[in-house]
Amino acid sequence: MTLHSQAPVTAADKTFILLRDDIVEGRILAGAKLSETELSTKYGVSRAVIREAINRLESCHIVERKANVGARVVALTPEGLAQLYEVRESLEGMAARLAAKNMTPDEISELSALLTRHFDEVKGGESYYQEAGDVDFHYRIILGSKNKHLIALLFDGIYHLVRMYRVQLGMAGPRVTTAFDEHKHIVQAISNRDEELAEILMRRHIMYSKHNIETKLA
Amino acid sequence: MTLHSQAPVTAADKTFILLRDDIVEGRILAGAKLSETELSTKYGVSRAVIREAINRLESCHIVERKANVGARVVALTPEGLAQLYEVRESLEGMAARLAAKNMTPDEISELSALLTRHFDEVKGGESYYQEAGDVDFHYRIILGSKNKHLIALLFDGIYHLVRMYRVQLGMAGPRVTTAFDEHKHIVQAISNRDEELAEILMRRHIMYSKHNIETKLA
DNA sequence: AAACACTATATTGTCGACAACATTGTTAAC
DNA sequence: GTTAACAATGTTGTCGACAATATAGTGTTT
Repeated sequence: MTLHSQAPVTAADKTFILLRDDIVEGRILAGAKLSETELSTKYGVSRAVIREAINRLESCHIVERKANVGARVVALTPEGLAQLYEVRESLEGMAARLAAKNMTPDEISELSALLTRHFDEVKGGESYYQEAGDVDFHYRIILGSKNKHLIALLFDGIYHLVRMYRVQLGMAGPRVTTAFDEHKHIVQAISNRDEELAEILMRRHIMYSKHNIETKLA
Repeated sequence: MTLHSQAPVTAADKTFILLRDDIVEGRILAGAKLSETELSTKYGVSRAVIREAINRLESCHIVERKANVGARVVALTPEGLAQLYEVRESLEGMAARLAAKNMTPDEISELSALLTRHFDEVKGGESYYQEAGDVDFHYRIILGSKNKHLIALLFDGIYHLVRMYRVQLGMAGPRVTTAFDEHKHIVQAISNRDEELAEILMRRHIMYSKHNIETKLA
């Protein structure tokens, strides 16, 4: 799903991705301590490689490190989730605005096609691809912003954290029924080059999704 | 000015800050290659420490690294500046909104006092503290958002890049005259707990500042 | 003269060992 | 019994050396 990233070439790259996925998918629990020597044997690499992987996880805000003490996986709290979605709302709102400004006609029609395809799949009862479809939709818009910083912040940082919350709080992916209409309206706004509306609709879309998660964990 | 950060305890911390400041303040030029061995002798630490410092700079988007090739300081381009300010507008707009929601009355009155103090200083002709005052103002609002992610993204990432552009493009700090009124209105909105207006005004404030810089480098 | 292959060099990536620090458990003093 | 100092242990931080990779230069071939 992270097709955008460079193929991992170095051992630190691979270990970083392995470790990140183990944390995001819940195989290493939130709040757990990350012992360098332990991970070193587990992944079969030297401590230097583990240290580099942990450093990168720290800049993703997936782990927290204290000097001379060690690193822990971040704790998942309702406040943390709320704050995460506040940032997401802000950044993806801007992404939608910029997408309305910067996406090429081809990209927009592809986005539109993607939407109808997902619609058919869900109508056909294939609920399995719901989350992948949703993520795909958001990815295209973020890429469509053509803003390097925005893309990096969302792909490398926010989205892994969002998924971590989804997995570990037992969410079954995004809302099925209502989200499609919201997606449709967003694409429409982008297609009309209405930056203002695209941003507003995307922000609402994310706020709804936030409320949906919050009620589930309350 | 970065009073918020933890005091650097480890050698990697200190080297990271030294190296970052050398880059941001232009003592190491944009686009320059960062040789690990060279920096190792320059700062009197081992290559492992340098590598960790460079890794952190990479996650700040201050340097770019290619596997098996090395790290370079990012290039400063008009597009990069524009994209940086788009992200800043988005994040600080949200920060102002959240500050209107979350700042305590004490914090708001302190912010207000700060503003009048800066006003007196500038009326008195002390232009030296202009930038520091501006940065101080924005810092308080960002902190007032009480959002951990927002604070981290802006303080550890965006702001150093913004300063890097300011320094290396020869900006004399932010606009003097007009910015005060904008600051005043923002504080007023926050004081009224008007989240919507606080965000709009902050976003405009940053857009103006962006235009100001863009015209200077055109 | 241009293009390709190969070698030499320099840089980065990885490793294991040592040093520095924090934590835990024990002992002694009050 | 409680607290404080201290020793023992395990962890992280740092270092120098080696391995792997990219780059530049040289020579060869067409």
